[in-house]
Amino acid sequence: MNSTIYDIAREAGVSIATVSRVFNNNPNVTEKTREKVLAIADDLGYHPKALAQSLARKKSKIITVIVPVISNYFFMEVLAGMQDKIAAFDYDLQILNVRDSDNLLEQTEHIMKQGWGEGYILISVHLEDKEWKSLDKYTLPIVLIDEYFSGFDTISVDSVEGAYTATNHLIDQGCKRIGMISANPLSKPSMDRIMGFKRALEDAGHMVNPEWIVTGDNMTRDGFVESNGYEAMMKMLENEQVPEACFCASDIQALGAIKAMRDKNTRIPLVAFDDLEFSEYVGLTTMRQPMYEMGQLAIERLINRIKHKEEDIRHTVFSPDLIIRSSTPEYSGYIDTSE
Amino acid sequence: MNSTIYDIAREAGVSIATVSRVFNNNPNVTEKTREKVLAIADDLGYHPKALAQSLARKKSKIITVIVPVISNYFFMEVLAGMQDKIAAFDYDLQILNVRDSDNLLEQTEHIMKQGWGEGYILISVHLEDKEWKSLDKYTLPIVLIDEYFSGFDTISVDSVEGAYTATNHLIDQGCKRIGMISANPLSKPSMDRIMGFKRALEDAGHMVNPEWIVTGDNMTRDGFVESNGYEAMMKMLENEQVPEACFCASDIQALGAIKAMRDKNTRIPLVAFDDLEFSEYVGLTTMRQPMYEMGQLAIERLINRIKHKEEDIRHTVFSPDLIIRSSTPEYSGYIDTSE
DNA sequence: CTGAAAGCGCTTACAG
DNA sequence: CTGAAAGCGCTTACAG
Repeated sequence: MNSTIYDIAREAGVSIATVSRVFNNNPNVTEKTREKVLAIADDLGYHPKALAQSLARKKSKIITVIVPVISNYFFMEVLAGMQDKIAAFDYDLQILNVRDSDNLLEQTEHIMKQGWGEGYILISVHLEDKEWKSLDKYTLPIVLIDEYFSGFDTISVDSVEGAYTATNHLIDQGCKRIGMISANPLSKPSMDRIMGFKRALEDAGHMVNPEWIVTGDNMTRDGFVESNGYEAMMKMLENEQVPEACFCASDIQALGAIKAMRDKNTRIPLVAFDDLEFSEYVGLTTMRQPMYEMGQLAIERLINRIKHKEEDIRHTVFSPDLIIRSSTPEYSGYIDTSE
Repeated sequence: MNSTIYDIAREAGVSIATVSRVFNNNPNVTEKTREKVLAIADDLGYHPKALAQSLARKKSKIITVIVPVISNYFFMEVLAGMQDKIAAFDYDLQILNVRDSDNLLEQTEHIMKQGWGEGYILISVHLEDKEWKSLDKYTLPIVLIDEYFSGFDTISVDSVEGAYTATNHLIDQGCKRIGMISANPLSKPSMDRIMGFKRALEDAGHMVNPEWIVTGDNMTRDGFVESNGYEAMMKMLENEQVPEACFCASDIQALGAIKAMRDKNTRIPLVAFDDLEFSEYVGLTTMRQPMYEMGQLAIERLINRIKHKEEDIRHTVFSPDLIIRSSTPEYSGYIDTSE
């Protein structure tokens, strides 16, 4: 396994160029020598090292995916889509992490400078416009998922619209006093969802009670965790006047919120956001984000851009779909998960 | 960004060796020249390419993780542990996929031959002993998670014991007629869990009714999916004689099973296996696998082996812990998720 | 069809 | 402290 192209060439009595041709399926090799080379290579357990090939070819056949933390259901679904899609191409996926901290840009640049990938997909990496701009100088193919910057290809979901639709669904049921469980209010998805939520209430002429927009204390993963939803719902239920219904910024928080209601021995209609794999099984009404499809599209678009650098930049915004299940009254009357 | 070490050297009026030294923090450089080089490099947006460095150094500072499919909660938790752990070292994680098919060995070898990583972690890649042996010839540092082979470091959980404990918990509640929802009966974890299940029943002198060991039709991911659990529980409930309680091979299937019970308007005590992040929130009694810790340990062990190739091989087997929640009668009397 | 040679972008003894 | 040179393991025109 530690043999090189030289070892094979020597053993086979040919030049390294010929060995290289054999492994690159270059037709300009006699069947005879090809077989000989292959036999010897097999004997010595030889296989060209991707590292050396990449350097010589000046391309690595690698696509680098940058994610803040992998342990997030959203990323997982997106990654699944990417993996299934990339199987059709001659590329491998390299997944690298950045920590969600203040030097996000630095970490991202560090990865890009290393130059492993021919192209980069950034999932939920939230930077400011001028920071994005600074990445522009690397002139690398980049696709952003769950973010927007005019200079790169971009794939996202309209959170404002989704929140609007979700809230409207509650309003349609006749609810007026509607609360919201948000995540970190400074995070982009949270901001957008709060905006859509407020807009829907305003358009319907209902009051927006700031005390009913709550989040939990656990801000891990920007608050997109079960316990945050639990804490938030607990707070909400401790209000003097409890909302009639609730829009929740994510499915994962909704799980916690449901538990909180159960613990408090009460339940109000709930609409969440994401449609994770398990949501169907807990009967959660939610706004479906086409995560898997987004992952697939990202691969397609990136590989396309690697091949045609000059093509026009494209921005795709998906509209989330309302998936009605039993956590919303119209359907079965109440939350599934209860005791 | 497309500048090389030569460009910097020329601009700075030094040799490439000096530039290299600067970027490798070699102390043998005057502060003056160091600054000059750095300034110019910054100007030209230069950074050493990891590819070229790896080739010259003969080490890539990369650890390659091989997983069958990433969209699996078990992998996700394990990966999270690996990522958090690797932050402490000078390595990057490269995650590559293999499809769960008949040529698993081939795919794995293909990846190893490419030689990207200095070491490899294989999660839930199930091969036979002679296949593992054939990987031995690459003399690469390898750590197996969720598998066992005497020739490599290995980290796993005792599924037999876990199933035994889980079943015993049900027996302790006074249940005698106990059913089991298994996944693909040919998969290693399924086999082990069935074995532990049977053994517990036998040791307690209870009958093992083969008709009560069921699985669903959906064999995606070896049946470790919600819908499989749903189908399985549906079948189980359609038996003439319905079991008094059920052991379920995984949390993810338990989610489906719970929905099935709800749809059938019935519920029996349930113990599952895994303890996924959301399980707490659906009140699932389950056998906890220390997935996160397993991921952390794998990184530690692999990096250790990269440094000390000759150390003794170690096999770690974790014992899963019984986590009692409300899906099991002793606690609240019944399953949480119901209507 | 095949080989000699230059090149990919670095690192690292070796000399000085 | 610094440079010239060989080497890492390949690919790819260029000649023949």
